[in-house]
Amino acid sequence: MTLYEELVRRGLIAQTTNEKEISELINNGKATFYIGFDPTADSLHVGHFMALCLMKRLQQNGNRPIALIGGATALIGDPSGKTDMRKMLTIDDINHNVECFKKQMARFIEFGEDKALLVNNADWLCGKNYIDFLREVGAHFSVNRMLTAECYKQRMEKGLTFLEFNYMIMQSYDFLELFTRYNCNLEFGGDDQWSNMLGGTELIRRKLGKDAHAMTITLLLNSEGKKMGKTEKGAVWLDAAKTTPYEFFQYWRNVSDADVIKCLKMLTFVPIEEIEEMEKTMEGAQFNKAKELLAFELTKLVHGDEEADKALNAARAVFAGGGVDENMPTTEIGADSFEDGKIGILDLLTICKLAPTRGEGKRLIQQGGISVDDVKITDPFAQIEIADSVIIKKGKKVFHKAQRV
RNA sequence: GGGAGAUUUCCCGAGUGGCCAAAGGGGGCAGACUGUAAAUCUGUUGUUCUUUAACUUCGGUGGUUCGAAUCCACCAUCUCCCA
Repeated sequence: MTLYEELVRRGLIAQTTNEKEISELINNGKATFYIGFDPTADSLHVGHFMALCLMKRLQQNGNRPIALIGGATALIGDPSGKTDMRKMLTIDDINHNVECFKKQMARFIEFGEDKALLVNNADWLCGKNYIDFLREVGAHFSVNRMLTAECYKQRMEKGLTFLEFNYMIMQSYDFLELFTRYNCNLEFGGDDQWSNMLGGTELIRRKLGKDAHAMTITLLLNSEGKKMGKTEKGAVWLDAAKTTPYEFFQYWRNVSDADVIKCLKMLTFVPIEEIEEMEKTMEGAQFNKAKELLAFELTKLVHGDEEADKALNAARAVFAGGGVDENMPTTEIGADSFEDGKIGILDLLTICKLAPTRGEGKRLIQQGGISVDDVKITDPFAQIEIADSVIIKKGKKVFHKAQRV
């Protein structure tokens, strides 16, 4: 099985400019390819993770990856796939994010002389002179055509600023720059990037008369058609400080049946044959095994073996066993919160952030959603005595330890 | 540059002087059923309070009024039409 075939079987490929050329290049380790990442937050998320995995797969096959951090493009903001205008980020924020991205990426991809490259488009875009840029690059773009691009169409209704409108041109210029600097002949990206990427290949053809190719990665959507990797609280981050390994594990442990196989294929390095075998025989409670595998594999890739083991054990202890485990999320409570060695249940819930307000906490209790050390709390004014620590359970899935210090 | 309209609670969206913490839907949370799944059903969804109730909220700032999400003035942002 060639690399390209594997990518297809895993369902990773959405669109390509030229399937034959691209498969030829990557199968033979001839590609120098790039993927762009705009540093719009201080941590990478699941979408980036897929891209990084793809880089890894290609790197293993002898291809040379370039990770492009969009220090300049983040100043503009990509309108693709967004229905509303983004908040403009300050330069300081972006520089901070760039540093965070660099650190995280280094964990997945090997950077170095003959290995992968890490570049920042601020290096060539920020110094550009406006007039020169327009004459050099802008002349090759037709506004009429740009406006028909899918990514702008949606925004034509809600409004699109000139600032954002330029994003496509800048991304196209990046590709041209990397093509000339590093002979980078392939660009990958999320499927929502398709029109921006085509802009690049066309620019290269017009300026240099040479062929470059683009390929998009299938967006990871759940069975309801929504982007995966998002929760009510926001994105599922790869940074352990923003999304703990346990939370990360639980996110994947809780995906719906319809999505497990897809996630295993697209996100993990579990051999595709194995996954396809599972798919055939999967039914009923077996889904839980597959979900556990998915959660474990991903946690391992992102946070390492040790954290993955911990998360797995914590989850097993909590859900299968009595619900005691040292690795579950813990809040330390100072002595000054106690009165006669006791603390009101509502205070306890808010301190542990299990309820944002006292009213919410009261509702949880009234609806029977809270238990402490396996005893269901029915009185919102109950005083809880904590000798050393207690396990609070909120709903069916949220376990939290309150530790007295 | 000229004209028309919009801005409501997490989101969509109703509300045009008191009966408005504000309909309805979505989403969230909890309960039942289950497999830490989905679907379904039930409850709940501004803050504080045991309750009565009080407080904050309808783009911003002022004003009119006993009383304003609702009326007026100015400002901001967005959409549409004409140039």
